Amino acid sequence: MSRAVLSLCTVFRMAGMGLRERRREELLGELRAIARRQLTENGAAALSLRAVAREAGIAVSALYRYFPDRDGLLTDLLVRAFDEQADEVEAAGAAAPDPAAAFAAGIRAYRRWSVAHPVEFGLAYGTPVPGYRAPAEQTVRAGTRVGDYLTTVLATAYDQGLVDRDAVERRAARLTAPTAEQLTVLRQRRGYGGPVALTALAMDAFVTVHGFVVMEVFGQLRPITPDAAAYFDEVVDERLRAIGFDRA
Amino acid sequence: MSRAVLSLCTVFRMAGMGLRERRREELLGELRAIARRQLTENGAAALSLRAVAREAGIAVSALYRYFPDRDGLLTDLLVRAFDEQADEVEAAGAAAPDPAAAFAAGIRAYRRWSVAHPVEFGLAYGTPVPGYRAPAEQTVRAGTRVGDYLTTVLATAYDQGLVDRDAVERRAARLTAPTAEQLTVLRQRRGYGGPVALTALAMDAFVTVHGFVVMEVFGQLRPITPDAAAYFDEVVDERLRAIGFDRA
DNA sequence: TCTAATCGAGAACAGTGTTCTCGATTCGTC
DNA sequence: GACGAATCGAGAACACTGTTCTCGATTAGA
Repeated sequence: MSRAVLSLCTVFRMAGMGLRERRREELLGELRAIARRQLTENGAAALSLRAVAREAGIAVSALYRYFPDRDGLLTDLLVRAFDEQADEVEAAGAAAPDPAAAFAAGIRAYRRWSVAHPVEFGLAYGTPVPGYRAPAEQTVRAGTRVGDYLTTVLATAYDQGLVDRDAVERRAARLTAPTAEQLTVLRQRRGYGGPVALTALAMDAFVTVHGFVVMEVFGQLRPITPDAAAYFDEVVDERLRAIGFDRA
Repeated sequence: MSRAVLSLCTVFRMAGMGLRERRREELLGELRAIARRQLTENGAAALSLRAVAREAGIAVSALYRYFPDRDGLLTDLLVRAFDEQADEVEAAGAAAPDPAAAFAAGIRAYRRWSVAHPVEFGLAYGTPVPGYRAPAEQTVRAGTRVGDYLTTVLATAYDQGLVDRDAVERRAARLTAPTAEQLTVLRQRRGYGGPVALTALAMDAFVTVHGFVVMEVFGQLRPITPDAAAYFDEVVDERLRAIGFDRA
């Protein structure tokens, strides 16, 4: 019978609670921990409510007091995974000396977390889990944090003169009308700074990086390159060079 | 009670068969068609042996005479999807006037098929279906056809002087030792022609394209660009330019 | 202290994949 | 052409799943 380790923040929050609410919070944390362990060990499809209840030592029906249904549990794990990944990306960026280095560090952290947590990554970015449709209102916020961060940090790098103006010019020349329109909408909705072509450069980089990571995590890269780390560095370097970052 | 349409090839093959074998082939085709329709309509997880049997008007247990188990059925559908996609890629390439155009056409066909068949694409390239592990010996052959084709066609384009020598030089300069080693192994095992850096360029292009398509099919591109087609053309054009194809 | 809300347990239902047995049908051979 | 052997489909059964319902026990707030 293992108890879930409670974070300090949780402990403080639980101070002003009644007995019932405290117990609820505690069990909820334990259930999340059990579910996540089963998720990482057996995959998303093998995540069974009955198995979670069995391991927690409670009845299956009691689980429905904490999660609406199986999809609700998956969604809960999904948004927490999203947030954990975004946390690491932002932390890596914050530790970098300047915005340009933060962009590169964020990208590398993105891959690091993904390969370290393949099942969570698959749940977040993989095939829409068969028979499971992630509710947008729950996931969109967490899911766009990484994109927001990378785009924003690139904009401040641009403002500080760290981005090659010629590279932005070249990208602007290749920008087609429909894409420019759509990117403009996205920019003013999210409040991205810098020229449109800069946003396009950020998207280019993210698409390449994400595509690479997807292939690596899902095993499609293995026939090509058993050790994808070195290849990843080449791809990233080329992308950074395209933006005008000499070294990173 | 709808009968599956039999291809001409199948009809000819069935000429020299006994009654039993002919019936088997016919029912097998019908089962595959039913399963595939259910797969595309409801997703991979919702593919139910009992539902297939019900629609085919046979008992569930009878299904086990045609497929070893549920995973076996999924694998069967998977390799057929792989092959169908590779067929379209190769057909598009064969219709192009020269190898350089064939490379571009193959890439575009790759996206076209994927977007048109999102569920099959997800089954082939998405999250290793939860609780389902595709047996390598069954899928590797079909899964590498596209990569083989693109790499080969790029090599013949190189031989015909259609590839910019400077681009290959630049890629060679960025090639790190471990990646070069792994690519060399891959090249001699698959019999790819041209210099190593050329293979790297082919991989770069495929990784970018595949990553893009994954994001588009799985919906991650929607917040960025509702209409991904135009953006795809920009990404592809930039990749082709990197290889030294002016237009395609 | 008493009422109302919350909670966990257990049974039940419909659905799934898989295995087994058992007649019926077809195949290859004497 | 008949006969033993292989193959086939049907049906029942088992273990498992998600989900819902009811029913006492426990806690919260007036």
